[in-house]
Amino acid sequence: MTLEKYWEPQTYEADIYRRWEDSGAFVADASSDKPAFTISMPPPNATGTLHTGHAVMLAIEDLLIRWRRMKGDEALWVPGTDHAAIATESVVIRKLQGEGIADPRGELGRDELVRRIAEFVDSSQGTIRHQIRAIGSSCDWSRERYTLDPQLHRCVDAVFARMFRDGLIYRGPRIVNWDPHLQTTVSDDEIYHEERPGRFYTLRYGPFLVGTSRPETKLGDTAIAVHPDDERYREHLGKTYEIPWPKGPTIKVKVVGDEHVDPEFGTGALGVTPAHSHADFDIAQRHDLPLIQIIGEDGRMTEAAGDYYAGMTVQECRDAFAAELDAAGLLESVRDYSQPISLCYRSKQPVEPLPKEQWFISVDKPAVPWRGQRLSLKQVMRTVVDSGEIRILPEHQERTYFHWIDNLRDWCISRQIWWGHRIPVWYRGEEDLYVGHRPPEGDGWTQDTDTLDTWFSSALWTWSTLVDPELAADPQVSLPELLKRSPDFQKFHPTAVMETGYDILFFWVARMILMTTYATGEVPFRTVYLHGLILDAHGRKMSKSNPETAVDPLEVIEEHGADVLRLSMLLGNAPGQDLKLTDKRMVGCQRLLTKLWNASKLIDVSIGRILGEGVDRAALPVPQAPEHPVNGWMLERIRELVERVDGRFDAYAFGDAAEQIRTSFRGELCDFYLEAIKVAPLSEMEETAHVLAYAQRTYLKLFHPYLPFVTEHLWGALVAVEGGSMLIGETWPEVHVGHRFDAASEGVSAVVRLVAAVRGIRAEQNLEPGAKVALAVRALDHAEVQQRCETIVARLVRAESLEWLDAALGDEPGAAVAVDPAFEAAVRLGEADRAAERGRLEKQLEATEKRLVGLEKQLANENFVTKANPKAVESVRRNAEDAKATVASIRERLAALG
RNA sequence: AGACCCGUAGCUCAGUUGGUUAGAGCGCUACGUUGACAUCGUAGAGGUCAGCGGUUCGAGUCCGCUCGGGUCUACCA
Repeated sequence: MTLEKYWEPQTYEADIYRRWEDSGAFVADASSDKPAFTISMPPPNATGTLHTGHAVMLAIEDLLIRWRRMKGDEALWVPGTDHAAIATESVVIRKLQGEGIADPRGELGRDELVRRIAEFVDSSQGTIRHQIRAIGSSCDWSRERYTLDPQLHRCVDAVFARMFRDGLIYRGPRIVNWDPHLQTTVSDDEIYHEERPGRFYTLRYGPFLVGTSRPETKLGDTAIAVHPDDERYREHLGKTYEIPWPKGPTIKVKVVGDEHVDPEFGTGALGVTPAHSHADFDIAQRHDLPLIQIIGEDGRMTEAAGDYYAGMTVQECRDAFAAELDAAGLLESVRDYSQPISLCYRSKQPVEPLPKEQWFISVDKPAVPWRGQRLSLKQVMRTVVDSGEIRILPEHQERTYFHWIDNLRDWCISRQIWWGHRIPVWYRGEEDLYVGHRPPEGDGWTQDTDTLDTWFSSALWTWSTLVDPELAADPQVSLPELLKRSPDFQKFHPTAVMETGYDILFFWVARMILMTTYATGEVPFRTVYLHGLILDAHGRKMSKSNPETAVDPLEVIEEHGADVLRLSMLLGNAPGQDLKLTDKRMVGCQRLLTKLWNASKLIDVSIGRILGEGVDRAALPVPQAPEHPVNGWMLERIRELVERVDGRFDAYAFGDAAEQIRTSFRGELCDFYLEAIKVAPLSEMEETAHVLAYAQRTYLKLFHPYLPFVTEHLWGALVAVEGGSMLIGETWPEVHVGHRFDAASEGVSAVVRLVAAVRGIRAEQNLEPGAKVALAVRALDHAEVQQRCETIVARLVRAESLEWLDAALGDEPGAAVAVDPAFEAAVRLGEADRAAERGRLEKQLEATEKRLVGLEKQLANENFVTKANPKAVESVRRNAEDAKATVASIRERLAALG
């Protein structure tokens, strides 16, 4: 196979991917004896398209999987997609509205709407699958899963039922985050906070002054809370007051003492609105206070707020009530205030805390058997990370994780939407309730209308994807039995690494730990690797709202190929480190790829020149004891590189590993070795061909996890021409312990330094670069090696002659000298060169002096000095000084030349 | 309000448990390039490691404070 002049990703990538897939390299074998290495792909939205976040995730996971596969593990990467409940349902509803169905829920009904959404998912799921392939993901498509697959549904219901029986799932009235816009509850993690300009009102509230940013909620107060030790209010504690609000209800409030009240804030007295504040609800629970709902699910005031205010929006009511308080002389003061408000991350609309009957998972109930103890879900989550059973990278995220657990409240899992896993609970009348996977026998049962939070099913992802689909379809098989009899689960769980963005540590990673430890008694994964965000050139998170700097991974693949995209996201990648993805960065990676291409070509030609055409490169032996020191040096460099790369991989330092490979490839292989072998005797030695072939194979393997396509192509074209084996199935380079040639290597390292030193002299002395120099070297150490490299040195420094000296250098006028522990080197400036050098220096002297005169003239101009920007003046002054110094040093050099 | 991260060359970032002269890529300057290079190579300039204080024989690295940038969490009404 001949190699094209350039790598054309568009021509080859799709074909290479197909050959990988056809070869069966992606498919893992559950019956294998090899150690398992599993990654569950965080499932992208089934209806979505690939963005940079996915791209970096796929690049890292594919890197890990390819590396472990080559290392000899039974590597399984399970791909899949997520039904993304709220997102998908709202997309389809908007779409239907665009098609003229004003109220899709009302007009189509539940069954039909769900059918339409499923249809939409079916039709768009292919897009993301195709895009996952385009980036080169070597995942096991035979095991692809979807969060609504029947066997996953089975697992969801089974876990729900068991948690219900264990009392970990309960139904009850709680303050939920209600999104009046989407008409559903959202979890604590689906809201974000924003500071918005608001007002802080201080009200006359019976005998108290009470501060609030939401006066309208005071219509539903049932208590006043103060700190129990607050002397100012001691006499009121325990008393009940009636407060008649203007044009509103008369409320009864009890004065309670509560530790959570900050006496320093506002007036130290807090009006308690249990129905519309999480904090106040908690206070109400502690003091057994009643609850009055004055804000409805439509975001408007209810009858309980009084006839006058009922029907107003919250904002209208706030203004109206404040006006009435003012008129009644009850408004003590109003000031501007930056108010933190909660917004739904889907709809971007404010959420309203409301009391509602919901399903919850208790995180504090000690009902989970774990390693011989009974722990709460919270405790298990803490224990597994504390004990090191699960390791989080970067490490500092562990602290964030613990902090989150400490503040975790019961998880509201019911959603008032239709797309998703429906709550597996049936009701009959007031009394009867049934929980299970299938509808109960008998008539009159109706199923709960809510669905489960998407994260509930996602939380089971690492193991529900590994249960056997056929077994799961058999209702006689219990969940423990199902796990026990599923070969994939037995072989591949717990998974090795969970790789995802740190932004979903809580949404998802923590919930997987919570659910999986409970349901399977195992941790879901050993290591959590959290990658950073991909930022644009300005350091902003990439999003569709900044299209001018956002990078579309598909466009990059189209233009540069998947390899360049992957490498630019992996070079410099460290756990949790955000990464700026710019064009410059990608151009740099493109160049490295081109270099790899060209070096591979040169290696191939060079082997051919030594051994003749038609030699099987894959069959060439790895040299054990090379005769020439430069060959030994190269083998030792490779040995050290493989060792370093393994170390970096083990530490999840992928960016660092790439840097090591790149530096060695360019600096050691390309810039020195490939130049050195152009001259005899190296260029004619058979062992050189063997070293070249070994280097070729090794660098291609090392680069493979980063640049899978181009390395696979080069492998097929240049290495495995005969056998046809693919690089993806090759074994990872070994550290050849025998490749230590200390004396030879140190000698060659001295030669490398010698070359650099002489080049330095040439540059320093401003020698005519085309000119050949006369070089004299006295070797102080490794003399034999240095002398054997004579032709290489001569070529690399452009020496016309190289004289080896035995004694110290004489006092040679006009010679420039470099000193090193291993050598002394002198560049003799021949008579002709000295003349040319003098002419050149005189020319330079003239130009510099002319420039200096101009600068000094400018500085002598008083107008310039006093009126111009001081920075400009300073810069001219500095330039003048520089020029003066340059003139002086040129004169010195001319004197030295004699 | 709390927590966490970051501050190192013009730009993007490395810098492993404290240890000689703080590195890379890009950019810049100069020069070269007939025998792999839509180029590539060689050399060079450029840093008070944000600031202050402390621990130490020794601090970019450990500790404290300050300043600046960012992120997350939160029940300050």
